Amino acid sequence: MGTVQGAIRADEPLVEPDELRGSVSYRIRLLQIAAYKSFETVLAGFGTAPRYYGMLRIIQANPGIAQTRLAEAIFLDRSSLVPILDSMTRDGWIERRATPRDKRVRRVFLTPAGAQMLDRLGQEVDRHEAMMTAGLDGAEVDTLIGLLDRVDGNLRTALAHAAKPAPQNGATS
Amino acid sequence: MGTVQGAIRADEPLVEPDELRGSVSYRIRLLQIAAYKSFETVLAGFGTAPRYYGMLRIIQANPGIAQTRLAEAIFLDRSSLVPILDSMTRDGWIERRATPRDKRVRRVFLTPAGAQMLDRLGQEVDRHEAMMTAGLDGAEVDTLIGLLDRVDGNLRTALAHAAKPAPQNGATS
DNA sequence: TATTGTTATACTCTATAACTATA
DNA sequence: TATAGTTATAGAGTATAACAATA
Repeated sequence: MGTVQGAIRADEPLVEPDELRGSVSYRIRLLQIAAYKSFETVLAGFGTAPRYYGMLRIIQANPGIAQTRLAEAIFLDRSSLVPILDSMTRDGWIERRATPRDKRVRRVFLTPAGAQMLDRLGQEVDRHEAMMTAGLDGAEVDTLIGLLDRVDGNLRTALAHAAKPAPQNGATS
Repeated sequence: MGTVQGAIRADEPLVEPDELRGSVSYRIRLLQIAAYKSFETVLAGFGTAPRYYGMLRIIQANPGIAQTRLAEAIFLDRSSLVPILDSMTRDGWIERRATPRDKRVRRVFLTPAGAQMLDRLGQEVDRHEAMMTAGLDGAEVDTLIGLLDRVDGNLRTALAHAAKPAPQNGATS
């Protein structure tokens, strides 16, 4: 905490590069890292569910969604979704049911227990969201979301028109 | 493309859950995923440098920064930074120099080649940034960054006050 | 032939713990 | 004792390719 002997910290202040200060993409990335860390911290106790909160809400809003369709919705490969669904099934939050019309398809549903858990989780998520937007009035939040939407639209257009992306993984820093 | 026989796609439209539509954190996450994918797609050809663009700018703005300090700046563990610096050293973009005053410390510098590469890369990054914010005027970009800043401030405050987070990794969906 | 879900596999990124050399 | 950098290691999380069942 105080001035520790031998520590590098106290003397040299970190200079924020101008190139990053005005960059929307860089700020989005840092914000996402912070939001995710905070999210997981606050929502510990819900196991791995918080990490898939978005997916669970999508399942809830689209009961019986096919796996491939769900994978696309969260920008994941079909095969990557399988172990996630396995885990949520073991936890009892979701279930997969066969489809009579097309026996290849398995449809995903929230279980009653999963829906209950999601309600409780949702309350915590709302609290977290309120903390994030503390000090912003409703109009400002709307403005923020509107601007994010327009940036997102630009990106989706660009990605749709772009050639197949290089086969790589995501990174943080 | 068209209506493929047997495909699930065409019939069932995906319902966006209300709980996600108004959520800043969810939108930030999706936006970050899209921005990162687009970033890597556009900047393929620069190898792994784009992924560490932020870090390189920080090194540039803080020549001779100590490794531990750099790791903190990008929210990474000291040990995780080592192989990254090894790789950038092999690429010839950075170098580590011993510190006479404190022989434990190695200070990180951009090489001339690294600075040149970063200039070229920066031009592409600027183009990408311009694409993302296309349709937004200067005032709107400022508003966006200002609002993101305030949300970020809330998160940093919360994280500083929070207990030690659970030991887990980041996720995307 | 094409699609769905699955498996096997490998790769990337990250943290933890233990080590060394310095302080 | 504490700190800076490193190493060894393990764990998430992801994609690719190949497979069986079905369309």
